[in-house]
Amino acid sequence: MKQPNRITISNIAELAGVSKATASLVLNGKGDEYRVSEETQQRILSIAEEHRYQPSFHARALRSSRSHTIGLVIPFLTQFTNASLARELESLFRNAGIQIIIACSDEDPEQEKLVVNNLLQRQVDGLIVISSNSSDEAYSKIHSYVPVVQLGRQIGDSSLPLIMTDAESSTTSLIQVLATQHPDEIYYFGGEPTLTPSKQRLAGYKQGLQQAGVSLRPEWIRQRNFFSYSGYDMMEEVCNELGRPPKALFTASFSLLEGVLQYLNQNPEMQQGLHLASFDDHELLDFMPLRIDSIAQDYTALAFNAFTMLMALMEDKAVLPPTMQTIPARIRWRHPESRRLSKQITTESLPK
Amino acid sequence: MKQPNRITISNIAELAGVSKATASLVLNGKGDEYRVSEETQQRILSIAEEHRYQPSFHARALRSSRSHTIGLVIPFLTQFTNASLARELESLFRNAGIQIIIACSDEDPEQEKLVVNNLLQRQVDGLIVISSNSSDEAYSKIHSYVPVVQLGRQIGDSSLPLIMTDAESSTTSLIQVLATQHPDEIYYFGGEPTLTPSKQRLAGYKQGLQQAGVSLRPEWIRQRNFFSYSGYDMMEEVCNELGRPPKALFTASFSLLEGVLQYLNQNPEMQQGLHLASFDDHELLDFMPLRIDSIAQDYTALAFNAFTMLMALMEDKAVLPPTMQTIPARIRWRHPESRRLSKQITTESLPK
DNA sequence: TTGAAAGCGCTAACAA
DNA sequence: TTGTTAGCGCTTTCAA
Repeated sequence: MKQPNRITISNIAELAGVSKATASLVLNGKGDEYRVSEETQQRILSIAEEHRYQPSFHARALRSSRSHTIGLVIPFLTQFTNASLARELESLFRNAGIQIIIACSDEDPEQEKLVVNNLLQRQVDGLIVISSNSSDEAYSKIHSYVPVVQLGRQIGDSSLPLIMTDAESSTTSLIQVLATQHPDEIYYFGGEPTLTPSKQRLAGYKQGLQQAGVSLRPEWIRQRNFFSYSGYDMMEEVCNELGRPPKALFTASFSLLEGVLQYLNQNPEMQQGLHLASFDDHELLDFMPLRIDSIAQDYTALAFNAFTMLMALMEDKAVLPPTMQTIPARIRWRHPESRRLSKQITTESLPK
Repeated sequence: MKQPNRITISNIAELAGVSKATASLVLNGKGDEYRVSEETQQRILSIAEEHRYQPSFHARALRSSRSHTIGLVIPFLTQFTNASLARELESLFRNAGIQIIIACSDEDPEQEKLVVNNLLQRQVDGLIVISSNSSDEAYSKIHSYVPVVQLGRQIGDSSLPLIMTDAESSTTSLIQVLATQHPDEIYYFGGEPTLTPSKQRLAGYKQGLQQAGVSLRPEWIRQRNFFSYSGYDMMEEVCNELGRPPKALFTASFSLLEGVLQYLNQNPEMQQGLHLASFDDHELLDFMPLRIDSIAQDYTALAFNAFTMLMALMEDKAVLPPTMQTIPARIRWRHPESRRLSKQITTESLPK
């Protein structure tokens, strides 16, 4: 099962009656630079064309210790947020002539180690990670020889280059509006408390309450992990405790929201009077009977900045000054009352 | 930006005071076979361990012309169906020690050519394609030296190994139930007519009508492509023609359904009396006010069979007899009336 | 029981 | 203007 009639540079050289070196130069566009005669160049080029010469990727990588490949570490491919980022990145790097290898950690730090190792073994030239780790120890080491960019999540308080959504301010605004409507009860469901997204979204929640003049009750905050079953479980728990649904609920991720929705689907009576809001957005939310306010991340900008950052790092290791970038998010008001209030509040808080 | 202190097999050999050859044998588990002394083996192994020796992937690939990598060609990463397949495959191959490279064609045959070329250049050992092509000419050639498995879609009438959902029979059943309820009007929105999924789903639609004793009106069938905007456009078209929504509508893919939903969201009056059904399923459909009947593909089985098939082909090129496999789909009844009818019909058509 | 040597396909000094 | 040569890291005869 070998590549058949695959033509090598030696073959080309032979056919053209030149040496491998000359052929190599010409085929790499360095013909002029090294002043290979026009005629020879043409001959080589046309032979290569004719035989559909394709340089061996592995030989090249071995020789130059550059694989023109980068690795993307992602929790799950089926989560809409991650898939969107992966999609954008794939296209950006493809157009830049760089192959991207997507590896899934399944949100498991152990497995993340494995897949990263794997990628490193393949000599990826760079790494973009949506990490499930809370320590950047391993990545710091790696970064000393292969640039690493954190995307979407900060690993602990890592100082490695980082691109992420400004979750705090958008969450604050959303919660402020929500709390204004439901000052007496507004729950928060979060994921792994150790991950930065959790921290920021929680911080935003707290600040939103404060801005609305609502004082936090500790039992409003529940945190587990980002799997959707956690959303289900927390919802079940709260509904059981209250004997009714909470008046308002903010889920810190789309996956958690899915779990909550699943619970509501099985217990439709718990939809009564519930005001839902969530971090992360999905088109289908537009069609849901519950008017769920949500926060939409800007995947295009996130991906683009991560791309640009990594490309810069790969080209020369002189790290650019702003090594951390935050991308604003956009709130999508779906609840009519929220929409009204949000306009009002925005107007009020404007200077004039 | 070089891999630092990366240890090579020469280093190991040197440190152990043996030759590269011996080290290689031991490190590849062929020590016993070649009767390398136990003591030497231990020495080599422990040194490798100590220095965290990692064989160079590219050197190995160059030497053995096997990259332990396979390529997956997929239209879009953000389509739930494709992402689900990708996810399953990623995990299967990862556990088998094989790296999978996902390349997106954006549903564009030209781009598909490019990315396939790219993968081939990287000497992938196998290829799984969800193709947007209607001719398998290129793939047939490729298959002669790198095994190719078609997943989800048949390329033209290609005889290359193929794993796909049995779309026809499930669609037939669904349509039969739908047509029984709405014998006077039941529309069909499809994607590229040249792609097999389209053909099969359309065939299922026609047969379902027949089984329900409904005679097809040509204007019920609209086909464009699988992008969601087509769903939007077709819906707009039909609603404008009728001055009201159709009574029943089957969309041949989830993306088309999304387009339809988007239209409905902007024109809520058109939801009135509309009975929607679709090929492909999504969790969120459970929470939609419109009770949308849908057909769920079995991603796990699809992926597993593709995996098994490709692994077999990669191991020895003796192709197994059943080179085409169909995986049954499951209908998810959400509309109460559909559910009732489906039970009734099933019972009736049972032998006793 | 181990080592020497060749070579996978490519690039880049250095010569000519 | 072009060719020679060495070597990236690894595996695999063949010889000792």
